[in-house]
This record gives sequence, C-alpha cells and structure tokens, in this order.
Amino acid sequence: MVAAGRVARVVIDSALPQLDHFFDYRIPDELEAEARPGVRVKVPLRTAGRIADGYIAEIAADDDAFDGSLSPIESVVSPVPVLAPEVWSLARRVADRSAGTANDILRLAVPGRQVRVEKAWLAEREAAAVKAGSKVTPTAPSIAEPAVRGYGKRVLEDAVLQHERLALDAIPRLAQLPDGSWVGEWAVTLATLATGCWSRDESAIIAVPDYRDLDQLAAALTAIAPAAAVARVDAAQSNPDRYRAFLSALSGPRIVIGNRSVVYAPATRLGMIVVWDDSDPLHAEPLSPYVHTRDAALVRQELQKCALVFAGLTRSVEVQRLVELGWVTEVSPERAVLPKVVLTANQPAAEPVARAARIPSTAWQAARAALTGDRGDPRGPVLIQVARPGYAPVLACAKCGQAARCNRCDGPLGQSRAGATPSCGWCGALATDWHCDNCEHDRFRMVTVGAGRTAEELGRAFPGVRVIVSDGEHSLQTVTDAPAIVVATRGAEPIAAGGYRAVLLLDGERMLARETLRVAEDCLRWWSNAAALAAPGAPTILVGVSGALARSFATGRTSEYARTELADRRALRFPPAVRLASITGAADVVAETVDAVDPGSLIDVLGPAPHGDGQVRSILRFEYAKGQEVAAAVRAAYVRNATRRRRAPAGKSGFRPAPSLRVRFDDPDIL
DNA sequence: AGCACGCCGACT
DNA sequence: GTCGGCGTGCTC
Repeated sequence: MVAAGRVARVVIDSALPQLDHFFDYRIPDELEAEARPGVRVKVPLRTAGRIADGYIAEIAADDDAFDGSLSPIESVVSPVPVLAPEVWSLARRVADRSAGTANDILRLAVPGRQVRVEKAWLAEREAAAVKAGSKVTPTAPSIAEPAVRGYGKRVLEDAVLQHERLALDAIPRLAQLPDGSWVGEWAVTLATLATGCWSRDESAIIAVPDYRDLDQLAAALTAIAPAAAVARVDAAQSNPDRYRAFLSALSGPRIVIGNRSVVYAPATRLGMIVVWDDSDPLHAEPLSPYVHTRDAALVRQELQKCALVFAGLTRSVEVQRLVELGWVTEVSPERAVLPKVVLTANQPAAEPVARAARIPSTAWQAARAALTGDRGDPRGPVLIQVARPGYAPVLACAKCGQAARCNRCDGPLGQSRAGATPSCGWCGALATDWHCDNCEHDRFRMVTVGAGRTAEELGRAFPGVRVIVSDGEHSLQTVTDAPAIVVATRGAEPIAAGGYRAVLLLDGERMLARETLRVAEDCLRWWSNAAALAAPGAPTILVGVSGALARSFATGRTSEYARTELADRRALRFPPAVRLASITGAADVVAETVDAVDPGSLIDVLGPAPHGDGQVRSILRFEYAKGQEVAAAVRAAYVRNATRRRRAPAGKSGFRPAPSLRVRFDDPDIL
C-alpha cells in the first residue's frame, strides 16, 4: 500500500451519540511522521473553519474507507499517543455493551492535556533516549519477585503468571509495615502481587473503591516497590499530577493504582488487573454509561488476556456467579484466619450507663475489658460501628411519635449536635418554632441515634477515656493503640495501630432494615471489613442480629452466603442471575426505545412506571447471552432519539430540560 | 452542537 | 413574487 493512500480513522471528541463512530481523514504529507495511532488531532468537521478535537484511533489503507472525498487532518496536537490501541478497543467494547458512547468512556480514560507537564515528559524521554543511544542498555527492573504470604507457596504468584482469573479471599487482619504503620493485610497481598508483575517487566492495575483504601495500598507499595514503579491516578489529584501519573503509566511497566476509572489506564504489557472489594458501591460509575469497574475489568481481561483478580474480604454475588460458571477460580488463604465473632441479642444491659448507650451486656463487658484491662486483657482502643452519622439524624414528635417534618418543605428534621436547634435535611431551615402537624405538640424525641450521640453517652460511661468520632464528614484514617472509644459510621472506621481490642457492631438491625436487594451482602461486607480491623483474638460483637446471615458472618463462611444469595436471585430471575437495562425518559421516547428491542431477546419488560417529573421508566430483563443484541438495539434507538428530538429551545429562562432518554445497564440499586 | 437545506405563511 | 420561519439531517 502506498503511503499517500493512508487514512487516519479519527474518533471525534464530542458527547453527541450521532458522532460516535470513525471519521476518516487524509493524512497530509507534512503530518505523515506525526500522525500515529493514539495522538490527539484537530480535524475539520462539516464546514471549513469548524475544527473538532479527536484522537487517531487507527491508521488504515484508503480502500474500504468512506466513499466521499476525504478532508485532511488539520493538525496533530502532540506526538504523545495518549489513546493506546488496547484502551481504544476497550472503550469501544465497553460502550457498545452498555449502549453508550465511546467518548463517555474516553473521558474517564484519558485525562485532559497539560501542556507544561507533557513538554517536560517529552524532554525527559528525549534525554533518556540519547543516553540509551550512547550505549547504556535499557534498564529492566532489578528487584527480585517478592513472595506473597499466607496463600501457599507460589499459589497466587503462579496463577497470576499464567494470567488466570481469580476470586481471591483476602486475609482479615492487619499488617505492620516496616515504617511502623498499619494497613490491611490485603494491601500487602495486592502490593506484593503487583510488584511481582513489575519485576517481570509487566504492568499491574489495581482499582480500589475509595481514598482510604488507596492510601493503604500506596503505603504497602512504598514498602515493597521502588517509587518510580508506582503510578497513582485519582480524581482528587490536581490536573497536572493526574496527567503526570498518566504519562508515567504510558512510559513503561508500572503498578497503576487508583479508583474505579483506573481500569481504563494505559498500561505497558499489562500483566494483571485487580479489583479490590468489588461490591463497594463506589465501584459503580455514576457517569453515563454507568459502567461498573468489575464489568470494565472483565472486558479488558478478555481483550488483553492478562490475569484478573477480584479480591475482597467478602464475595460479591456477581463474582460468585463467575465462580460457579467456572470463569474465575477461587483462591483462599492457606490457613483460615477467622475473626472471633460473638453474636449477642439486643437485650439491655444491667448497667444503667450501658443501657443509656444502648449496648447489651456482653458487648459492654468486652468494651470495658479492653478499655480498663479489668479482665487482665491487653488494653487498647474499642471500635464501635454505627449505622448513621450525625447526632440525632431523625427526630419525631415527643407526644404522638409522628416523624418530625420541616414546617416549610416537609423535609426530615434532624439534630447535628447536642442541644443544637433541629434543622431540615432538605432545605436546611432551622426549626425554631416547630410544631407537630399531627398534634400541635412542640417538643422532639430522638428516633435514631447517630454516632455523635453514642459517643457522648459512652464518654460519660468511661470517664477519662478518649472518645473519637469518625464519620463520612470527618473521617480519620488511623488511631493509636491507646485505649479509646472510636465511634465510626460504617465504611469510615480508622485503622488502629495493632488492631482494636474489641469491635462492637451496634446497628446491624437497622442496617438490615433497608429495603434493597443487596442489604444482606452490604451488611456482611460492612461487618467483615470492621472485624478485619480487630487485633488477633480480640472479639467482634454483632449485636441484635440472628439468623443465617449472622451465622455465616460468625463462622466466616461469607462466600457460602453469596452462593445461597445467588441461588435466590436465580429463582427470582433477579440480577446477577439475569441482566437488566433501565430506560428512563418521556413516555413516548421510552416506548419507542423499548419497541426497538426484539421481544424475542428479552425475558420481559417491567413498566413503564412513573419515575418522577413526568418521566417514566421501563426495565428490560434479559439473559447474558442476549446482551449484545439488546445493547445494540437500545443504542440504535438512543442515537436515533438524539438526532430526531431536538432540545426544546432554551428560551429566555435558561433552564435546560433533562435529557429525554437515559439508559442504564446493570444498575446495582435498581430493585 | 452547529449549520445548511427545504418547504410553507406574511410581506414590500 | 420572495423573505424567513424552524423541522430535519449531516458532519469524513
């Protein structure tokens, strides 16, 4: 093929679904050298003068191309191939699978260009290349592969080496790093595996749900891997830092760590993808097309044939399904490490102070033993896990018991601090002269008790003991090993040096009262994650919950629970036994979209049901095998809708109407 | 998104 | 006659 016959297949950087396909451009002679796959380009679109940004996805021969005359590429923005070919295929596949646009995925995959950072990086590369040219062999990583502990000799290492897919049961205990700090053992396990990849000159990607996890992982890596081997990519970084990390991942094998969108990071010779704690809701991408980290990781593994590790202290029902299909293989610790779990009923304690703090006797005694050492146990901090943040998040009328509502907007009233004036959770208005709608009474009673309140009562019970509160708003990463009462909302538990001497899970009953499909799974995860913060042999006390769920937690058989849960979902034809897609929007648009799908590829259609603001929602239910065709049909309807329906002229008001059609596949919170 | 094209109502 | 409304469609 002749050089002049080459065309650039460009993906236009635009949110418009109707532009979500290749546009072919001629490569002018003067750009021949720079026009490489993955580079950012500027291209004319429609009329001369209108210039769009885009990426060259591929270079192709002119034969099968567009049968009009090709416009030339306007310019190559920079020579850096920011869109690696495998990331492009991943974006395309993931978008198609979820009836979205590749651009929506690219927005997560490729950070905005930072010219200064990029120039510095290019200069550095140039310098390195000159050096290499002057007879220095490119340096391969020069560290030995570290051994993973706790899983049997080379069991994990070999599985990763052979690029297998694994469901890894993490070890529920803490580990101390050489610098004296403490992290979850899981962080050491994953850091060790990733460093193993890197020592073989391969990249590893590790996606964790939140920043607290990311910090633990980064700390564990610091102890094992050279700093230059690690690229941390997260949204909280400044744009230049983020771009620096991105370019670093592009430069050679790295251990790339970050939150959910790190699954799309560029990676030289990708050896392994790890998803830590895949049932954490933070792995569900809130931006269209709402692709879960787990699903993106599965697609990427299939494309690149690297190792894939779903690791967690508990197993998600989704991963359990993959295990039962034989798609992933279970790996458990060599010796079971079981937190010492005690179940106790919610009967009030004899001690008045304990009763005020609504802590049953067993739990109370464990806490007291840890704080005072009165049983001869080692003294140390006690973790108290509660369901809700705040002081008294929900208030009711003291006389008739009706929930207290804002007199202005009917929002729920709550109290943020002892003695504070209650305020509305919706409009924020202070309820200064509140009266009950029902009985006109004007005094409140607390219905749920938040972390702050519990802390206050416990503090009174143990004079002289420090009370520490960690919740979503003010979360602490660590506490020392000094005796202290640490009241934390689920997910915000600090790590105690050496582990907690007792862990009290207080609000299990309330956590279980939520009406979602995933309550049981969520509770197991919250409890297990807290129990893993206990010191060896220290008790974890689950208050007021009994039954199969509590038993599987107490016996450490959480994956067995995932199995029964999956069996139930199969019987009900609920996800993840089947797949769902929700279609939300104006009634006619939703109907049109649903009609575009061949009924033969669906199990059924639920709805349409009203879904707020004059919109409706229909839910399509289908088997995994039909995913391809359902997504294709929905995507076609979505594109058609975007071209046919114009946004109502904004007029003078400036109000933008909601998008007329929203499509979401596999929404974890749908039922 | 923008912008052109095109097919019907009010106008010098 | 034709100026211009915005519904419809296209962008390599």
